[in-house]
Amino acid sequence: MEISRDLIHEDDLQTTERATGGGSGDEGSKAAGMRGTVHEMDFFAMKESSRPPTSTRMDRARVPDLNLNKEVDLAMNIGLQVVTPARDQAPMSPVGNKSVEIELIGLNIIGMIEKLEEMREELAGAKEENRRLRESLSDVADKYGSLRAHFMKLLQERGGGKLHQVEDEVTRRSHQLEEEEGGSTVARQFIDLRPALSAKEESHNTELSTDDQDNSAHTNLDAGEMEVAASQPKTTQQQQQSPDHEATMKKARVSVRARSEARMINDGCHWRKYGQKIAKGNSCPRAYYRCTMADGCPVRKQVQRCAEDRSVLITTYEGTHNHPLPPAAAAMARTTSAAVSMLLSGSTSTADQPLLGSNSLLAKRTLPLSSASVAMISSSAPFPTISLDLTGVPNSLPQWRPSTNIDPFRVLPFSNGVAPSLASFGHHDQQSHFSGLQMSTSCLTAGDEGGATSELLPMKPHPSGPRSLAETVSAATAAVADDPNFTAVLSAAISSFMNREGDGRE
DNA sequence: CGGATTTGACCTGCGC
DNA sequence: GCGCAGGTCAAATCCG
Repeated sequence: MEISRDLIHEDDLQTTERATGGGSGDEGSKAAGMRGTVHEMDFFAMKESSRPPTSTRMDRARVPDLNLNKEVDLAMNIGLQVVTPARDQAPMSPVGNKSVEIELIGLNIIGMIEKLEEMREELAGAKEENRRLRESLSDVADKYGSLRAHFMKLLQERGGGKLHQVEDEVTRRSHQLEEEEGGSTVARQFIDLRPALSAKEESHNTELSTDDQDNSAHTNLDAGEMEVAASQPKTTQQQQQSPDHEATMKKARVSVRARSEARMINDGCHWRKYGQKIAKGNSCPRAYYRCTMADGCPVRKQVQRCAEDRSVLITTYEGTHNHPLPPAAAAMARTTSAAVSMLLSGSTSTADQPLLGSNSLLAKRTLPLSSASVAMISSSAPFPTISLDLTGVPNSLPQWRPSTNIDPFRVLPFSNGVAPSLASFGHHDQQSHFSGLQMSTSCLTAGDEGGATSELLPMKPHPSGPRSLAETVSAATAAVADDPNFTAVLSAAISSFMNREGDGRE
C-alpha cells in the first residue's frame, strides 16, 4: 500500500515538527531536527508496544500509539512510501506481527535517513550556488564601474553622438579581451573589460566620475532627485534642447508589461487610486493611481490589463518622485526617469530610427540571442513612451520596445550561467504574482539573503558609477530578502540597465 | 473613524 | 464649434 503525498496535510506536518522539535528556522534546521528524531527513536520501546500492524492515516484513529504514526507521517512528509501489510492478509501471530512491524519501521527509518541526507546535500548545493552567484554579482558591480568610466571617456572623445563609433571601440575592446583571455561568453567579455583598462585610464576614470556628475546631473538621479535637478542649472545638452523639454519630461512615460494575477504590481511605492476609466479599445478598465508616499508627489501611474491577454498587466508610470524611496521603489523610479531620458535624448535627433539595429556591432555583442532584434524609438505616441515587456515570451528575454510595439528588441540578456527558468516564484497576496519571467530558484538564497543575480550587460555606462549599480543590485537583492515579490526585483535589475542605457545617450 | 476605493461628473486636448 | 476620449475631481461608499 502506497501513501500519496496528497494525503499529507498541514496538521500532519505540524505534528511532525512538534514531534521532531523542528518547525523553527530554515530548511536546514528543520532537516536537522528531523535527523535528530531519527537518531533518537526508541526502537525497543516500539518493539514492546502492542499496536496493530497498520500505520496509515486512515487507520490512525484506531491506533492510539502516536509514536508510530508520527514516524509514518514523517516518512510521508518527505516523500517516502510507507508499506504496510495488506488488510486481507491472514492474521499473523502477535509475535510475528511485531516482528514484521519492526522490520517495516526499520526500513522506513533507513529510507528516511537516506532521504534526509539527499535533502541535506541538495540544500548545501543550493547554498553554494547562491554564494557563487553573489560573488559573481559583486564582481559585475565592481567591473561595471570601470567599464562605465571608460565608456564615458570614449563618448567624450568621440563627441558623444556617434554611437556607432563607440560601438566599434567597445567591440574592438571585447575582441581584444577575448583573444587575451579566451573568454567564451559575451557576458564575460563585458565583465572583464576592466583588466584591459590601463592604470592611466583608471585614474582618468576617477577624474571623469566628477565630470560625469556635472555633465549628466539630470540623469544621474535617484527618484527623489529628479525634480531637484530639474530646477538646477541645465547641462550643456539640456540647454541645447527645446524649452519645453521639462514639460515633455513630465509627459514622457514608461510602461511595464508583466504577467500578474494581482490587481497591480508591487513596485515598492504606496499608491492611492483616484480614478478608473474604460478606455477605448479595451474592455478592461484602466485604473489611475497617485503616489501617496509624500504630499504633493507628482508621480502617477495607470494600471490596465492587456486587451489581447488579460493575464498581462500594463503599468504606465509618469513623473518623478519628490521624496526618498525604498530601494526597490527607487530602482523602479530610476527606470522611469532613465528610460524617459533615453527616449527623449534619442528621439530629439533620431526619432523613429533604429538605435540598435541588427547590423549594430554593439547589438551583436550584447544581444547574442536575438541577432535580428531592432531597437526603435518612436515619436508616434501621444506622449513619448517606452514599454518594458516582462511578459516572458518563451525563449525570450525582457524587451524594451516602443509604444507602437514595432519590432521589439531585446537588450537585457541573461548570462549563460543564470538563465531564466520556469521555476515558480511569487506571492499570492494582493499584489503581484509573476509567472512570466522567473529566475531559477538557484539564484535565490535559501532564505537568508537575496541572491537574485543576472549578469546584466552594460551597453551604456551610467554616470553615477559603480555605486549606482551596486545600489540597484543591493536594492534588488534586498527586495528579495525583504519581500520576495519578484516584480520589484526584476524591475530593479532592469532599471539598473535602463538607467545606464538612458544616461549613456545624454 | 480614518483611509482606501468607487463612480459619476467635470475638465481638457485634439481632430474634424 | 462640436464631439470624443483621456484624465481628474470629489462625494459616496466600503472596509478594517
